[in-house]
Amino acid sequence: MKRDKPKYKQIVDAAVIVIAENGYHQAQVSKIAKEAGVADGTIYLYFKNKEDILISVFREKMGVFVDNVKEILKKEISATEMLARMIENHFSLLNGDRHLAIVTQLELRQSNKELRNRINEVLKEYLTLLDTILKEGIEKGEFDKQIDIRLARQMVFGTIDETITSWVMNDQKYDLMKLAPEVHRLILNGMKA
Amino acid sequence: MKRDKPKYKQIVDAAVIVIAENGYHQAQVSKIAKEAGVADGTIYLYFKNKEDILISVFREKMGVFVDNVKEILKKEISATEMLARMIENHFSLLNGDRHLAIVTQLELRQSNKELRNRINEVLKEYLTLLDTILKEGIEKGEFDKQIDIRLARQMVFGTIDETITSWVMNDQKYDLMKLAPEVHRLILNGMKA
Amino acid sequence: MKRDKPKYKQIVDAAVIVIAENGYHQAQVSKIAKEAGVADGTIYLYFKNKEDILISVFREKMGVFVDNVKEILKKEISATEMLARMIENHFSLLNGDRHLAIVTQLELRQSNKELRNRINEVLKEYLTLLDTILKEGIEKGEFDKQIDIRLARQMVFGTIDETITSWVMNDQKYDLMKLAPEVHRLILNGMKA
Amino acid sequence: MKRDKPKYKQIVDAAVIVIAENGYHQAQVSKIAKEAGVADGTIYLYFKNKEDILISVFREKMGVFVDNVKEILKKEISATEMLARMIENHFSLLNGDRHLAIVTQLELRQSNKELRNRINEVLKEYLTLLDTILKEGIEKGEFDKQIDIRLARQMVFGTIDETITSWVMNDQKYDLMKLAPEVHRLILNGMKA
DNA sequence: GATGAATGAGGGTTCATTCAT
DNA sequence: GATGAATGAACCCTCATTCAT
Repeated sequence: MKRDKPKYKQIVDAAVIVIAENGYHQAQVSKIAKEAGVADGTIYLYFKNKEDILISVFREKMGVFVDNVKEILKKEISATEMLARMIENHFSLLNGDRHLAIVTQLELRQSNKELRNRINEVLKEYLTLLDTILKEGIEKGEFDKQIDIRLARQMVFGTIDETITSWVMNDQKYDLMKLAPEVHRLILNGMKA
Repeated sequence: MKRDKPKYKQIVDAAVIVIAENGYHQAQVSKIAKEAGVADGTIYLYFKNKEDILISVFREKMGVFVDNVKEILKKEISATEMLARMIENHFSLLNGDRHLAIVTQLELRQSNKELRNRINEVLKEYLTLLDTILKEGIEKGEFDKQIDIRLARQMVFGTIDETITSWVMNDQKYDLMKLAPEVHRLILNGMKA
Repeated sequence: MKRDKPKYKQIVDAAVIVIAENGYHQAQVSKIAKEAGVADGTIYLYFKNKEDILISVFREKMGVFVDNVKEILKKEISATEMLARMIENHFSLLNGDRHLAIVTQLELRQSNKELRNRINEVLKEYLTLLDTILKEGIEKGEFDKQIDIRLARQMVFGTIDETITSWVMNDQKYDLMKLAPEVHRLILNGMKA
Repeated sequence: MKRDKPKYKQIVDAAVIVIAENGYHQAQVSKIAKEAGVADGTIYLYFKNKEDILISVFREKMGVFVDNVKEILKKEISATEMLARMIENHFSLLNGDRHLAIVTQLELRQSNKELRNRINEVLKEYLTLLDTILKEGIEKGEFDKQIDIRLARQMVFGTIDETITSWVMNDQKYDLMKLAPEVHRLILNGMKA
């Protein structure tokens, strides 16, 4: 499996750095190859084309978000608490990787519709886990039975996303983690029973 | 004033159509000119360069959003009610212009950092009006005094934006207007005193 | 006759200024029109096309050189003296019009082969007058009978031209007129009997 | 070193041919690439941009002129003789390459001021060698001590240049080499002690 | 005669991808 | 598997010229 080979990860990590430092439109394949310490042609032994690199970046990195939320879901805690942990996890992973934050919040959004559709497929798994939390909260009576799951999901993700993007656009000047409790409170107020 | 000339509006409207139908990266100046029924060179009598067209699209169209919200602010109604009208207005304007919805929610976000910064400047005026509503709601005791205005703004705008983007990405299959009351309720719950 | 109308001269003079100040490749018709205080379209009432303006510039201005040399030829002086006066006249006319010097020595030489051929036709009249002086000098025994008229002409014009171009490229820092006697002496030594 | 690779020379030689046959303003990069038998993009592996090709043409070709004159300077001959050999060399190199003669005498002079400045820098080395000959001639008493080196240089180069340009503009109809002795004699007369 | 808005052809350059070594 | 030189398609913008008013 190519994904397990060291050069695969080298190239994915190089892509994150190059995109973050140069911007999406200045992230040429040759720059990524150079950053990864391989020849241009080598990229094509591991990836079908440039788009494939970008999707892989998102899939590899988003995988950590998904794995962490799966761990959270296994815990014996309330949905409210799960939501708090999910927000913290989301904020924490991006707070700890400046390059990745720039790439996911700003640069990858400049990709074309097709690439963004592929990215959304990856995102879907994450949002499905969010739905699981929301449904559990409703079932357990923590959240209002009346709420539309889809809208609630959009509020949760929209609020998280907008908050992080705003932080990135302000050059990550403040500590993102400090905002987590208030974001959680705002969201919870919107849904609680 | 160039902006008042008919060809200016022709070109802006043509740009919206071309971008919506072909995607940001396939919206060549020559396509816009053809759609507008003018020669390529004519574009440059009204716009400095391609980027200027795109900013103008956003500014012209966003101007309607801003003007409408300014009207809403003049009315003698509660902040809660203003928020409802603002959401309805936002949903309504995009619900009624499929092309514009695609352009603002998907295509213009693919532009480079510089253009998006310019777009954000235009957006700032709209968000400032939203802040005005939020502050009034807090003063009048409708919204919780504890809330952080910046986070509340991000929740309101993030939720609206995420809801519309989701609608656009689902090919505008359902009626966006029907979601307005529930979105309003969710947001309000998050903030009410 | 169009050439006698005031706008004709206005446009020719404007062309000299615009070319000198902006360079040949930045001397757009619209700039010349603006400098001349007429509309773009008006240019085409007096000139067939842009090339026609440039040829006219050269013809009108070179006309003064030719007229002056004709006057010199009428005088009852030696060929040696005529040569001195011709050099002085040439230096004097360009020393006194910085814009014209830039245009003739630098900018008009960037024109394409066809235009330069047309310019050379105009120049030919001037060179023919030079030949007349040289022939007279040979006949009168002032210049060496052995010299090849064509080569002598090339030496005289080449030396004058190179000297002036060098002066222009040094930003006309020194007084061109002071070089005339030495240039005359050098040239004369090359030809004298 | 790129300059030693065969494609570098292929492209430079192709540029000389294309410029000579089509004129400076019709020498598109794609034409040069086609003449050189490479793809358009390959040009940019060896040259920064179009201007870089043109400067390289001048530098590569002028280099031969300079190298030859350096050889002449090493010989144990009088300055008068050096001057003769220098003129012969200059005439010979252009007499033997019709395309190059057209390019240096007519086409490259149509370039913009910046490019011509770059070209003049290359030319400066050649003119400095000429100065060396002139100074030596003065020291050894062959040339007049009174002459202004700068003016003398301008006479020598101006006469050579004007002679060759005239030959090129007459479609290289006659044998340029036959003019060398007379040009040498004319110039020498202008300077001899 | 004078205007100036409109026209539209034309070219340097980038960069994802290939393939001979 | 790895290399990197070579490829060639694609596009924004300028500006000389026209012509309806």
